[in-house]
Amino acid sequence: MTTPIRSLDRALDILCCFTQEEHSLSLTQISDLVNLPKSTTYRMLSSLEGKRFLNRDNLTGKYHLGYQFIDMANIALQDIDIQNWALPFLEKLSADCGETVDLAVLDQNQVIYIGVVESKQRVKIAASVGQRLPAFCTASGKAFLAFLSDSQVTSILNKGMPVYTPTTPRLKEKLFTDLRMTRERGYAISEQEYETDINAVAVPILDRSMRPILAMSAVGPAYRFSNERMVALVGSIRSVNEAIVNEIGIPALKAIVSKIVNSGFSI
Amino acid sequence: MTTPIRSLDRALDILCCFTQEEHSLSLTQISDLVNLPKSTTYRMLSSLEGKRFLNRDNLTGKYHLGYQFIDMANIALQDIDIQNWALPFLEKLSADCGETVDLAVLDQNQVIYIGVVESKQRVKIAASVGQRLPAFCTASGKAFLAFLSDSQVTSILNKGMPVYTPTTPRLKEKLFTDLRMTRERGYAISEQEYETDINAVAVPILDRSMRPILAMSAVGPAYRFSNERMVALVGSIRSVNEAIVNEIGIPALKAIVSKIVNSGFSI
DNA sequence: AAACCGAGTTTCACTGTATGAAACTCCTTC
DNA sequence: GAAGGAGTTTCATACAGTGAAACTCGGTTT
Repeated sequence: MTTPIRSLDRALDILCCFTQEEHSLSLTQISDLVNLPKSTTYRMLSSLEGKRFLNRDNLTGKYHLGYQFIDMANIALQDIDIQNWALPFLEKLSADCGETVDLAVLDQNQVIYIGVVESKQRVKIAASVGQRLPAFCTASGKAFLAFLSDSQVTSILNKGMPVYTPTTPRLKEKLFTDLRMTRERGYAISEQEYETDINAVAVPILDRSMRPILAMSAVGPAYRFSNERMVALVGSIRSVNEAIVNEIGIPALKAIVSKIVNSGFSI
Repeated sequence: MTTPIRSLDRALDILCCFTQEEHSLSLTQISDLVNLPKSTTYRMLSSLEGKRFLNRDNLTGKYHLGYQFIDMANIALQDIDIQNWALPFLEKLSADCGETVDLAVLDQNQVIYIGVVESKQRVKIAASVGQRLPAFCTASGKAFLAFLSDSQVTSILNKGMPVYTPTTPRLKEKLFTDLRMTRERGYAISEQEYETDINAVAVPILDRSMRPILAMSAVGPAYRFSNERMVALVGSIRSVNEAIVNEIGIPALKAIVSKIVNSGFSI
């Protein structure tokens, strides 16, 4: 590994001091946060300001993140490859658990699969990107619903609850109980609710106020997906979800999701 | 002035290499663009990548702007002060031309004044932030309409064209001619079209595809606002508009405008 | 009004770090 | 298998980045 450039690293640390809560910081605050002498910090701030990465409020003298970031974010968002951005994570998960895995967003009363990696096993579930499935009877869908308000769920359920299999949820009562449990334990399970002989587990990615953004799931043949097995898979899914949040970040994920939904995603 | 930090400046230059057209760049491309040896460039790229400001496509090896920018842009956007961000520019303009000046966005068939600085003169026009005026008979409004499609303009005009003064435009024909001229010369003029004895000139801020984002205008008593005077003011307005675009940038301006409009701006 | 304080800014001598030429390693292509 | 091109590592050197300290400028306290 190449030796990092100290001054640059320090400057980037300065930028990372700014958060949702701490929009605006003074020289002194920053130099305390990064543990650098004020003179050094000052020079870095000036450089950053000179290139529009920071700007300074003339009145308060405090620094703010500059407009440059909005320009750059636009470019960054524009070249995110909707089809493939999640693949590395899905592949990791599929390798970890050896099953078909997919990542979904919620659009109205349906989930849309925005990324899929199929299992390497002989008996596997075929799934394809762009597929839309009803939310109320799929693991991914229920992972979303469990973190919506009751009124939002109700309005989604009112769009219809077709019966696909003997175990498709039919009573709203029961479904609400399921969703409550799902919220408590943090993962959703569908046992042949949409297709016979197919089970699935899903874990949502939530923002800080517990709103669901994405749902990651593993799907497989019922005989391989016992309840215990599915519970065991939750751990793998969770850790991949964490990796996604760490590498990409909640704001970026939200931006990607809204880009996908607005593009009327379908392959 | 403090001496800038060379390595940091260079690294920021690297970031600025990425544009709408050139999303993804290889080491060699970047080192050519910034005129630095590959080893230096390489180390900087690694540092930037390490802090999520860049990421590298494993397949192609090319660099992209990182998700970090989306996080930061969120923060930056959140702490833009809707009320005051434009004040320095408005003050500059007001000082330059000695008149009441304002900045407006278009919302449906109305313009909303999002920033105002009143003239220091005895006879001046009172104007206030948050005020909504009809688009079809104000300088700011016409500055917008002139750069919309005919069908968009028509649908706005269909919302009504009340007659406020003897010179309020009444015939769509005539108004369209006015708008065509406005587009050609790049500024809009209203001579007592909304209030008697009050004239105004407005110059829009356009994006690259000539869509109007904001309109900056100077308003004053008709006796001081002869046609020649208004034409002369266009220069001052233009140069302040340029300053806005340079300092803030088109993408950021768009983001600010949509933030304002979505917030149902009203003081 | 003098003394004090805290925040920001500038100075300057020192040294450790960023630098870039060159060497090296994989690739792909001819 | 030689040639070329892209990325990566090495290393000696110079000078760029550093930070202690001095300075400036408001505001506040004595």
